[in-house]
Amino acid sequence: MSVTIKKIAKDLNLAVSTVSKALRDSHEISAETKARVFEYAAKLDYIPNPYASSLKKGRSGNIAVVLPEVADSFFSAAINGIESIAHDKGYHTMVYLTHEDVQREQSIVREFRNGRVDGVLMSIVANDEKYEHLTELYANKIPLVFFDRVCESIETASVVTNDFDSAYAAAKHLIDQGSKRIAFLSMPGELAIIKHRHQGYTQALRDHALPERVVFCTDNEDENNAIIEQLLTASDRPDGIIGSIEKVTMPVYKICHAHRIAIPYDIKIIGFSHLQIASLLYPPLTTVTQPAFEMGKAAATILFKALEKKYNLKNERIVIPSVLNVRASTHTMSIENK
Amino acid sequence: MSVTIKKIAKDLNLAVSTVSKALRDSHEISAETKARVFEYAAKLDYIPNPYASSLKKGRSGNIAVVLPEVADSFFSAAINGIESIAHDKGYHTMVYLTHEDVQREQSIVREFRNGRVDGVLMSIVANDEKYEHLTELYANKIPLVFFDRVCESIETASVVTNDFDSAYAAAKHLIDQGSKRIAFLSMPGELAIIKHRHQGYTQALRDHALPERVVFCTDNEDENNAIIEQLLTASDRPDGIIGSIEKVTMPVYKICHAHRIAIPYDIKIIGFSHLQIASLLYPPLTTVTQPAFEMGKAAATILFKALEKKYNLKNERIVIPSVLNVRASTHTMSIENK
DNA sequence: CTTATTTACGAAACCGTTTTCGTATATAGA
DNA sequence: TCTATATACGAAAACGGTTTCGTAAATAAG
Repeated sequence: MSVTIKKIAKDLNLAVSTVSKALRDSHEISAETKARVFEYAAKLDYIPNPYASSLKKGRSGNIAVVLPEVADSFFSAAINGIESIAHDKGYHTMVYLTHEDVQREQSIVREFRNGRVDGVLMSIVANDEKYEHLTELYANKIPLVFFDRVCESIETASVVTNDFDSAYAAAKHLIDQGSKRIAFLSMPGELAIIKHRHQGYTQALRDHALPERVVFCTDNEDENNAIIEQLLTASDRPDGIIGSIEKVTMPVYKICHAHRIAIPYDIKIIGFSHLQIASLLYPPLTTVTQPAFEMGKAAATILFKALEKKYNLKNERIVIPSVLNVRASTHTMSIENK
Repeated sequence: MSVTIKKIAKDLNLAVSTVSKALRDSHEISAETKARVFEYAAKLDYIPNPYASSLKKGRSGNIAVVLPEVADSFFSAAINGIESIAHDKGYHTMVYLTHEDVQREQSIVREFRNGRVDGVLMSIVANDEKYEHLTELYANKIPLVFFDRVCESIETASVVTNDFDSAYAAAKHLIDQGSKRIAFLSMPGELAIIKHRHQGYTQALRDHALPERVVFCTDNEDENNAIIEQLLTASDRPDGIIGSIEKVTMPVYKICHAHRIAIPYDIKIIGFSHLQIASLLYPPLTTVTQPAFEMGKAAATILFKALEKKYNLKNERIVIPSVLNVRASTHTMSIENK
């Protein structure tokens, strides 16, 4: 069996309460007793039982990170940011993957209501207005911070990037580079992140009196390949494409390569993507890059503020801007060297 | 406050023990009492307190996944595989990042000894023979399964890929494509995974009577850039390169681009990498791909076998083969079209 | 009809900690 | 000198389950 406070108390002829207080450096305990306890605890390599203390204190020391998927490099970087903060704060990080499945998100979140985690960071699944599991969290006083994909009908803190502005900037960039028929690869569902990017795209095209064209992709890779192949091989092929998320941008490259559609001559491409290796693609991909690591860190920081100080989470909203990295996939003929 | 067994017992005029047994579907309880309890518990939306039951039962329902980093796409995919199995088994997944720091790995693992997790999956940090924290785990009866990066001096189950064979195959492939001066980009430390790849490389070159050349990179990106730049701009530049891990392969591309070294004409490149988008690089990168998702799943499966059935973990070793994906970065002149 | 066994439930101990409260001794204040 | 106030510690009650054991009633065995 592992060493407990009880054993230390017995060996040292002290009461368990005395040992407990000594270990927590209580002022009720004399310096010499503390020293004795500390020394002996170190000698026995005492590690407190986390469940006993969680049970008593009503806090677990865990936070949950709920993500749609982790293969995406954005969420990998976010986990990195979150875990680094959590570890500094002495918290443990539990990771849950929803795989874009609302059912699964619900069952995962419902389990949080009885104390397994003290707080929740999440990026929600694209769904249609089923948010009871989230309001229940709130009812149970478990702080919740959204990052990236927020649910706007829940009042809590969130960390997002400037999706509208960066989508506007992306579209504007394509327009400046000479594109006239710019398509936006979207996704179905109520995701705010997609909606904002869509709106930024729309606004830019209207401001420049260009026709809008929105193509909806799906969660299925094969379906997306078919959808995009149809888009790129039709007679009214766009001459500019904005991929709203990483998943829909990669197929564009594949299909352009397969059909010998020259990037950026026949078509210019911008992707919302967090890939560091975008510059190594053929040709290097112009991206709108979200500050994933920073967003994860910021979200975790807010959550811990709420956990430590009964800080009120309502109405807080941190915006960390994305960056437009211009690369060869959107070059015009004239600056096509480099 | 949340609803407890005690409350259910009081409301139903039963003893807490009766309610507890009913909820666990004990044969000691009559069908009608069970029905009453289940119905009422469902109505009140009862969720058991995980800490109370963990404390009593001595099991947490958590597993730990300890990784050097998660930004790497290999480990992202592995987490995916692990979480999917864990979720099916009703376990929760805690993620810890060591950032290639032995100190951090040690402090993380030491905390596991008092029950926070029931089992550990890990890919170890490259270090030099400091494994007390791992043997301590074993002494505390916490099952440990290595995946990918194993510690060979600890006797436990592991899931690896066939590093020697695939490195041999990679070198052989370069030789077949005409490379004569093949360098191996290695990493310092005792990592078995690197050692095996190194050995596979060495064996292949010896079998073909070619000179070996091993270049050691570091964990620092800038240093690696400098090391590789020096390698590629020297007069005795290699005409073939094997990158032992993802981290050292990407700089090669960058530097080749910067110095107008033509891939695959001036130099052919193979990278050990899990990147799905290797085919979109310029030029498409020939890779040795580890089955990360499958390895994660296999490791988790073994761990749960140990957790559920007191299964003995010694001496088990699952090898899931890597795949050599030949792409343009190693083509010869003659087949350079495509 | 008596005894053994099963069925269905309750009482209480227990897991390892934290926390409240009580108390003996020592010190300070009047 | 007699009462307040610290000081340092112990006893015991939690926290919310699980599990062992005991027992009354019902059933089966002889």
